[in-house]
Amino acid sequence: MKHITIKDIAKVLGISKSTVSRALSSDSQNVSKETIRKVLDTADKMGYRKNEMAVNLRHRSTKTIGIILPEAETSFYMKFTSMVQHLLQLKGYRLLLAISDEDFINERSNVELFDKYRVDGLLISTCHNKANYDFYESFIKRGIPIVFFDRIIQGLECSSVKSDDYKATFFLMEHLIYDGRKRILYLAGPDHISTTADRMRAYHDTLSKHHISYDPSLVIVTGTNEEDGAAAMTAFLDSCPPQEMCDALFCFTDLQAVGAKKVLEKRGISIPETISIACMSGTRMAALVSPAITTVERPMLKMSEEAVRLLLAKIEDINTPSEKVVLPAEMFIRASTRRK
Amino acid sequence: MKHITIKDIAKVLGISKSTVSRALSSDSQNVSKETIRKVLDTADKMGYRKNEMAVNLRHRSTKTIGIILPEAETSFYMKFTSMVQHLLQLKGYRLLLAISDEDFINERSNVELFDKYRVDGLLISTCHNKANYDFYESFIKRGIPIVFFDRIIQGLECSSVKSDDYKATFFLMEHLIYDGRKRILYLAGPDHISTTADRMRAYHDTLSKHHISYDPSLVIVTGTNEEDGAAAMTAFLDSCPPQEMCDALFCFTDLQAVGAKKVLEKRGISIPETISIACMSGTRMAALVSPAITTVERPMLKMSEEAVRLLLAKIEDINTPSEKVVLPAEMFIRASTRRK
DNA sequence: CAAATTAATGGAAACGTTCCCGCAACCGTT
DNA sequence: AACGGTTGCGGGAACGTTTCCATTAATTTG
Repeated sequence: MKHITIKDIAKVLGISKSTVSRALSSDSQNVSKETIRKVLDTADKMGYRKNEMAVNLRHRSTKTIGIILPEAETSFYMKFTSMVQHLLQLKGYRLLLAISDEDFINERSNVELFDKYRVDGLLISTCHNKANYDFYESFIKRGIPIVFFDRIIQGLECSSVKSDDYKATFFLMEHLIYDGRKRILYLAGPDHISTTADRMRAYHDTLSKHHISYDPSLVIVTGTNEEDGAAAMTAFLDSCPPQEMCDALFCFTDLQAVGAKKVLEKRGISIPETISIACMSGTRMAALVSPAITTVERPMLKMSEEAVRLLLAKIEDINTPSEKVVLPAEMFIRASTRRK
Repeated sequence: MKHITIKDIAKVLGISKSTVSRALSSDSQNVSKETIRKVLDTADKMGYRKNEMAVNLRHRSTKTIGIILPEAETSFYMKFTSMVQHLLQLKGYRLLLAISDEDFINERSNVELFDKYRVDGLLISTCHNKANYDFYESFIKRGIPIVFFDRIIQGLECSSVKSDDYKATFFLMEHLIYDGRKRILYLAGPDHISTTADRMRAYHDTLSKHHISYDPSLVIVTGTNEEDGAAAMTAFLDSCPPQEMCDALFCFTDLQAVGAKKVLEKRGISIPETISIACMSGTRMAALVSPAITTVERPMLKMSEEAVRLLLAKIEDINTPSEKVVLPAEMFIRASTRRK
């Protein structure tokens, strides 16, 4: 497939490629109207498309942003990406996407790939909290604009956006407690996710604020999927003596909650009468099941706006001071915690 | 941010950049072991990363594929993209992603952007069936490898992969009919989606095969979302005389089905006893609600494999004959059509 | 041991742009 | 009429690679 170049256009019109280049550029300075018309005409006729590779090489900038997602199971990251793409498009940037599948080896190689590709900046939601700290530290030192979103890495000298998980957890926990719940089973997220710690801290803090003693048997660390939630719930119900049964369930993700909910329903435990359910990391899924599940959602739109803003600021000037943006989450009280 | 180039390495080692380039290349022909070691060493020390732009320009190939999705609401496209990325990564390709948001103006400009970016090939699920037929026709003529997936465009001279919607619809409809359902309400998809026609045809054909007369009031053309499903269901229930009530619901997407199901439940209509529900375009959502919804799912994995295979074949040799792959869908009979 | 082959390297062109510089023609001003 | 400024254009270097070709040194071969 032979691509048309400005040289071809120049030859056809009997002018130099400098003039063609000028005529094709958006400001078109120092070219006669007549020439511009002719160039645009024949370019169109010959099916010319500017080779962005050459432009990038010459300009030493790609007008491309890389975004790295930890997974593509939940709708959150995808929608977030979609929003980011729109915002970036307006600013003349393209998006390069990679998915790490919760594997930090992948994440790392994705970052390196994008770097070789000379992306102007990186948007990252990491799968591990600590594992690649050193890696990113040296990366950032090399002067590459990076903004972490949603799942961030503590202590790095860079901008980030996340939702206020501590406050959100606190809110949901108090919501359960004010409803009279005292034995709140917590299906926690895996250690490597950065939000796990914040939420765990909030879980403890709410309990102690309300003078409820902490019972370690009520905390189960598990995966984030439906199956994980179902398995954890089953294990708990099977092993728990009746007098130690929980009266509420607090999940790390809505998928977990849906899985656990199915188990409860199968065993004839009524929701929310016997056990009420609330969860973090809500998506539309939480609203679609019935009873719909009380949840907090990450403020996707605001988050994408902030992420793009912070990244473009760093791209504009790498010495822009870093900002750690923490956004309030959106709360949705639904039937799973509403006694009839 | 000053990037290290092979020239810098050459200068440090006092050798020519040709030699550095050779040492850095994967086959490393005609370079002494000693030189290779030295080059690799200092490259690492200096933090060298190959500039892919320059490589692309020189090689006239970007090792990049563009994928264009119609939307990012449902998990299907995202997971599909994730699978495709994995497959392409193994072959040394990168993925560039764009989302058209069901707007063919966007779709078009996305294609043009990727073209300027000299992607080696394009993976497209289109939002409109007819609107941009001419556009793609001239595009394909220019010799750019394109494979359409899921939502294809009829009549184009190119490869494509889709699931067998006709057969799947037929199967689900017969499943309902064998259960004794005679008045099957069909929430159809919007006209512009390529699969709409196939499914509509299958709807008619199943009815006539089983000598059930077609009642136009049982077909409602609507959007694919939960809200669309709920609105259509409400409208039908409100306007339908009791003697003309339907005994089954057949939806275009699982989101529609979930929306409609909520309306039915709110009105105390029992599922599946009074009205059973089946739907096309199923995702995990259909399994998560209760009662879980009978559905057919597109064979994501197989589809992604085929799409990649077809595209790489075209990239390898643009004259590879086009293939129109039609894959059998996966059937999931669930509680929404299972009388207790 | 001379000739032929092979191995290791350097020089330079090319990929498709942009943009600086220089030149010529034209304009208006003094 | 001489001058400075503007306009329109062409030449050519540069961006960072790869790769062909030429050159030299080292090795094999008859």
